[in-house]
Amino acid sequence: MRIKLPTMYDVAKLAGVSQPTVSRVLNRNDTSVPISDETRARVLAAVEQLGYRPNVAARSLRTQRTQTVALLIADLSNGFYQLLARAVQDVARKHDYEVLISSSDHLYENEKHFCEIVLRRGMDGVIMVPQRLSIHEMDHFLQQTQIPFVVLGRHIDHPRIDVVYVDDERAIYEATSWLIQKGSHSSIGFVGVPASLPPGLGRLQGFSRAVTEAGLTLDPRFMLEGDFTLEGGKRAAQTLIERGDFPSALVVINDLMAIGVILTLQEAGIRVPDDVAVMGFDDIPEATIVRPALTTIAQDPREIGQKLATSLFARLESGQSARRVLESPYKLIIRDSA
Amino acid sequence: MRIKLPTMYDVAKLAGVSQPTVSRVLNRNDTSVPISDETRARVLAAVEQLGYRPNVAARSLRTQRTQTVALLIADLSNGFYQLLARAVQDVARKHDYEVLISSSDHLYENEKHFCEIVLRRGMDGVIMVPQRLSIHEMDHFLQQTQIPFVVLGRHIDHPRIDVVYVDDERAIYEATSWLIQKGSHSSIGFVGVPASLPPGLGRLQGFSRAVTEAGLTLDPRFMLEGDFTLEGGKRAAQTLIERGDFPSALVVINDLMAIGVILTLQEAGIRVPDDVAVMGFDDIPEATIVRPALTTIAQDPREIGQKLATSLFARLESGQSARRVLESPYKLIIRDSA
DNA sequence: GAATTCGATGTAACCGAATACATGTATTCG
DNA sequence: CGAATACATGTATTCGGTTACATCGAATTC
Repeated sequence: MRIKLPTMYDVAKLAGVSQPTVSRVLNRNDTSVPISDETRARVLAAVEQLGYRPNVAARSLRTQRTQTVALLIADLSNGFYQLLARAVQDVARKHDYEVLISSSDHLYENEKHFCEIVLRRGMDGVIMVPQRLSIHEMDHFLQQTQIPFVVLGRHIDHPRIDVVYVDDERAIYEATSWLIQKGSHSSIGFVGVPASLPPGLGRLQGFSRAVTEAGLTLDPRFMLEGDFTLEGGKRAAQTLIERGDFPSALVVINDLMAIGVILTLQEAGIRVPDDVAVMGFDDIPEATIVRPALTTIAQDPREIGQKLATSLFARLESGQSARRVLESPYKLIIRDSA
Repeated sequence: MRIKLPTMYDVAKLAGVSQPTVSRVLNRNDTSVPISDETRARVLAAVEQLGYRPNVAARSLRTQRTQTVALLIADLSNGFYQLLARAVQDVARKHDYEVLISSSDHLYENEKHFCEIVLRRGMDGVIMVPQRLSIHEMDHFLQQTQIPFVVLGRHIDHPRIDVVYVDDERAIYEATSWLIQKGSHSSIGFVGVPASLPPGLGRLQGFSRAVTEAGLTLDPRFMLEGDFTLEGGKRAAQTLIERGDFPSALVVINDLMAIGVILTLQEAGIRVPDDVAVMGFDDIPEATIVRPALTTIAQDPREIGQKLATSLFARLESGQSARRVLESPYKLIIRDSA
């Protein structure tokens, strides 16, 4: 099917040398094997003339490395992960690696498939945002390979896994406390996700700690659950509207849902923030597009992606061995929705 | 570095057969080579026991196929391309292919790098949204390989290139005509991109045709240029604001810039659509988030992605040979900004 | 001047699968 | 009953590189 691309053998023939000599010229970094300037020139000329390109599959087979790392994010349509992915790609590019990006869409099956791909394709390293894989399953995965493994967002305690995390619990605690104090709200609601999903539990805990410390109580009527998406936020707001009963403020677990909440509340004639204040989490680009602009907790996806990738390549290239656990900062961004 | 994964040879040894027999059991579901049920069972048991996984590099080297297609889009942070990418991935998944996604960010250098990767990694097929590559360069690329090549968005006339396109010229023409007629605007501005970038010229032509046919003239003061991004839209609006002179309507070449325009105009106290009506193109998710919601021309990225991928796999698997040129529909979505 | 070293290159083995071809046994047919 | 034919499997080769090792003339050492 494919036109046969020129191989090293073709180059060698044209340059009048043996095939390994071509290999040596092209991977010149190893000074241990000297090559005469004249040969080098002839080889390079032949490479140029034929438009030779190395065959990555062949090289990978021999060297057992693919110059590729795999990145699994939770949702490619979420601006947060896009920026993170791009940061990872930028770092990888500097190291001459490609990145295979996968989106799990929060589905177990996709995370499993991802692991499968990593093994079959011999990825050299993994960065992932695990959602449904248990620590046990990740351990099982790690037993089949020795590649570096970096993870975002959970306090995972495994000697082989490097972690970058944001302290959500504290972030939401502080933001909620600020919100309560500022607005002297009497009742605050929460739109979360099932506690089994990584950020779900920590953020819920931060929220409830702030609420109870302020002497308020968690009102079950205002504890809602969604699925991270805009639609999920809309549905959550819809149930409030149907009940006709509102808290004076809502802390939403991520921006996309927070925006959905705002849009739906407004459609029902409820004013934000006057009737209901809304706070998000992530600071995605859309947060500055909604009106009122979204008050939220900013994470820095570029910084996170960079930390993740840098950890990975530290192991990959400098043979780092000490386990790393890095915290990435957050910051309360006060806009107009709360 | 990596723990040696079990190979076919290991499986063979455990099952007491030869390596090719394992290969036959695993991928020769075609009946041409018969295998006894007993052997098959023993092999499968061994595969299971060892957790054997095929080595993709080795297979690729031998078969000259990688079960991977490459997708180059213009901008991963644009919701339109995200949806398109996902549609492509879905189709690919059904055919048991992986997708290597790359974002050119409209840069020539990234498009070149993409082509390089395609050749080195032996991708089986390519889908791309070319921005800066000339038809001549694409032809040169195609001479080095025989893989199927599908492109979005330009009327490219090359026997080896399948095309999916949206008739932007007509779309903008109709939308602009509708706008003029409805709002009885006296002056209409345009925020485009440099004409050298694919959608730039066609959309500009559609716009100017509508304007002149309506008996209006193109006012150079209101012909602006951006770079597809939110920031680009903001800058365009900013120059208008600095001049203090506004058209009564603006046709913007894509939604992201249109949203930037709206936000910046509003900040300067200009009302949309009352003072200036704004119309976009794409119908990205954010179009329903801005207020006023964006009136725009919808393209269907899922449909486009599906058409692209389907064309590709038609060639890849069914050995299709006739060149395909497919049109994908557009639709005027009337919301509140115009 | 013989021995040793070094510089430059060739030879051969290997990575893990796929596949053309060879082999040997059981089955069928004339 | 011998030859042809399935059937089931093994042997050898190949894909395109990398790398350990061998070679061999020239330079250096003693």
